[in-house]
Amino acid sequence: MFETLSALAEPNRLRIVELLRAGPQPVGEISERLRLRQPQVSKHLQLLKEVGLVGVEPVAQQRVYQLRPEPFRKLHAWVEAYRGLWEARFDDLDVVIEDLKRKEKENARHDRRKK
Amino acid sequence: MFETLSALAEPNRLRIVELLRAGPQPVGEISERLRLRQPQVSKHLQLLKEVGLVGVEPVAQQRVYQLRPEPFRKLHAWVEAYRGLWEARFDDLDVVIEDLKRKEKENARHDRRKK
DNA sequence: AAAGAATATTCACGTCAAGGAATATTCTTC
DNA sequence: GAAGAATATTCCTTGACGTGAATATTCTTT
Repeated sequence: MFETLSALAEPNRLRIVELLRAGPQPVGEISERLRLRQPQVSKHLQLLKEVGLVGVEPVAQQRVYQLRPEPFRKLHAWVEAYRGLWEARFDDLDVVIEDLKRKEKENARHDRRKK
Repeated sequence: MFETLSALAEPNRLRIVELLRAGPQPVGEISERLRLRQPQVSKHLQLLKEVGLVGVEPVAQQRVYQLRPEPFRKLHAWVEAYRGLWEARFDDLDVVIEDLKRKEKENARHDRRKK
């Protein structure tokens, strides 16, 4: 989950992933379309592969890379956990603040007693 | 979108965000629960704030931080764009490979003619 | 097996960002 | 207004990472 995020947290890698959304592509094509030098593309793809974001399939001398679904499923699930944030529920802040102020006053009372 | 990703692509920052899912918290509490030194927590929160992932509300000397919905909505939307990956559709790879091989053969034919 | 195409790997270098320690700010209370 | 609590900021050092250039691998074709 965290590995997925940091893999995506790099401009060119993100571009590659977004390009691959259009379909599987060999390294050369990615390199051309994104105007990146081949070695860097290979490196990024290597990283993406290690994290499971992409898979490879050799075709002659080329290697066709494609997105793999798992990481995206997990990412989706992770974000879903925050659904409560933008649905229904108002800002909790006011409530919490009131709570904090209440506790504060209580402590104040206690302190006074102690003394 | 990319800023959001790179903000989350840091272990402690991710932990902070996940902790804040439980509700708004002042810096000190975050610092305690995650066993991180206060200055680093402040720094991370600063970053998260700049990217819009969190908001602050001062309460006396404390600053209560809370998650903001926007970035999560966008993240969700982004991932949704990859929905096709894990739904319906089989691996495209075979198709693409067949395609590549076909083109290859065509080129081979052309080459032969040219020569 | 030699040549060429497509891709991978290595090495050196520069940058950027996280952590630690010390200090500055802000706000409350007495 | 001085002291203390909660948080922010600065400065420094170090490690990780992306890039570029050169080279190595892999695979096909003749």
